[in-house]
Amino acid sequence: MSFNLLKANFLKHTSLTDDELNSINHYYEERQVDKGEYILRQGDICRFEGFVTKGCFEISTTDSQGNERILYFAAQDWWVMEIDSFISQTSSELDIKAIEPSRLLVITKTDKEKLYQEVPKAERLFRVMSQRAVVAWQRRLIRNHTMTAEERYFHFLKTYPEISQRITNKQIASYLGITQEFVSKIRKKNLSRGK
Amino acid sequence: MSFNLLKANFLKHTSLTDDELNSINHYYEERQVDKGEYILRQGDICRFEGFVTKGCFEISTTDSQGNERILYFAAQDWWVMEIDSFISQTSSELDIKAIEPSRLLVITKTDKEKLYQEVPKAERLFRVMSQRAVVAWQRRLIRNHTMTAEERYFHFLKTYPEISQRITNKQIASYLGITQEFVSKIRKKNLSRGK
DNA sequence: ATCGTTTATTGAACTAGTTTAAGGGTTTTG
DNA sequence: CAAAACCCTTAAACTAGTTCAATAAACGAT
Repeated sequence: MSFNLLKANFLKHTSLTDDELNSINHYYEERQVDKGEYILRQGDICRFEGFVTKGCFEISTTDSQGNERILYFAAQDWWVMEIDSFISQTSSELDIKAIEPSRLLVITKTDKEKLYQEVPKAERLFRVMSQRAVVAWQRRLIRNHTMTAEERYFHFLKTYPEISQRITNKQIASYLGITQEFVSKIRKKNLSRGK
Repeated sequence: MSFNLLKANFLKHTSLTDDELNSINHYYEERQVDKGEYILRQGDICRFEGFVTKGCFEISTTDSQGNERILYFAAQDWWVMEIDSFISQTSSELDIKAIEPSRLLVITKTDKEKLYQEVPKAERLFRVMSQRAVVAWQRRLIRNHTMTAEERYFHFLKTYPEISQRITNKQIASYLGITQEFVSKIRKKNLSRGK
C-alpha cells in the first residue's frame, strides 16, 4: 500500500506515533499520472506537494534560448514540487513532467497548513527533511565546482544506478549541465574499462 | 543591540510573540572572533549554529589537490554553520573562517534541542528558514548551469554589492568556481563599459 | 618604514567541453 | 507496419575557461 512508503519515509526523519502518522497520511491523496504528462508548468502556481510512489518525474527549467536544464529526477520515495512556488504561492520557474507512468501522494497548500496545526510534530518532520535537503544541494554544488564532467557522470551512475537505467543519456547530460555529445565522448573513452 | 538583529531575522520568517522571542534569544550567546580565525575546521564536529552580527565569514572546502573552494560568504544577518555536521554531529567537510573581525550569536546543539522543546514554534521558524535555503541553493545551481562565468560574476556583484567590496577577486573567483585569472580577464574586458 | 607574503594583471599555450552537421538507431504514434 | 519524432554517435572546428609563468601592486606584521 502506497501510504506505507510515505510512513516509512516520515520515520526516517523523526519518530512519530501511529496516531500522528495516521493524521498526517489522512491529508494525502493518491494521483495517477501518464507518461509525458506535466503536473506543473513554468508560470503556474504549484498547489501541491507530492511524494512519488511509482514511476519517475523530471524537474527542469527552460532558459531563454529554449534549452531544457534538468534540476533533478524524482523516482519512488522522492518528494516532488516547486518548493518556492509552493511555499510562497508565486509563479513557478520549473516544469515537472512524468517520464514514466507514475503515481504520487499529494497534499494541497491549504491542507498542509491544516496538517501543521493538527499535528505539530509535522513541523519538526519537515524541518528535518528540509535541513537534509539543504545539505544535499550544498554537496551537489561543491561537486560541480570540484569534479570534471567525466567524474560527475560516473558519480551519477554510481549514486543512482536504478534511475540511470531508466533515463536517456540526454537527460543525464542535462542534469549534469553538459551536452549530450560530450556524454557520448565520455562513454566512448571508457568503453574498454568496464566502468 | 545584537539580539535585535536576530529577532528581526526570526520575524522575517514567522510571527512570534515577545515571550517566544525572549525564550529563543535566551539560548544565544555572543562571541567575538578575530580576523583570520577559524571557528570550524574540516574534520571537526560543528557544535554550534551561528548568526553573524558583525564582520564576515567564508565557508569553504579544500579538495584533494589543495584548492580552496568557497561555498558561500556569511556577513551580518546570515547564518553560519556546517549544517550536516551540526545536525548529525559527524565530521565536518567544511572550514569556516572569519575574514574580518567579527561577532556572532551562537547556540550549541544541546541548547538547540532544548529550545525546540521549550518553544515549539521554533520548529516552524527553522522549517521555514530551511525551506527558503533549499530554494536559494536550487537557484544557484540553475545559475551555474545556465549562465556563463561572466554573467555569474556580474550577477554576484549586483546581488551582493556590499560583500563584493569587502572581499578579494580571488575569493569571488573561488565562489563562482572559476580562476582568479579569468576574473581578471572579465574585468579587463568590461573596463570601458561602466558595468 | 620595510620586508615578506599574498593578490592582481597579462599573455601565451593549452584543454575540457561546445557547436554544428550528418547518419544510423530506437521509440512512439497513428 | 510505416512515418514521424526523437536519441545516440562521430568527427571537425571552435571557444570558454585553465595553466603556467612572470611582473607589478597591495597588504600585514614587525
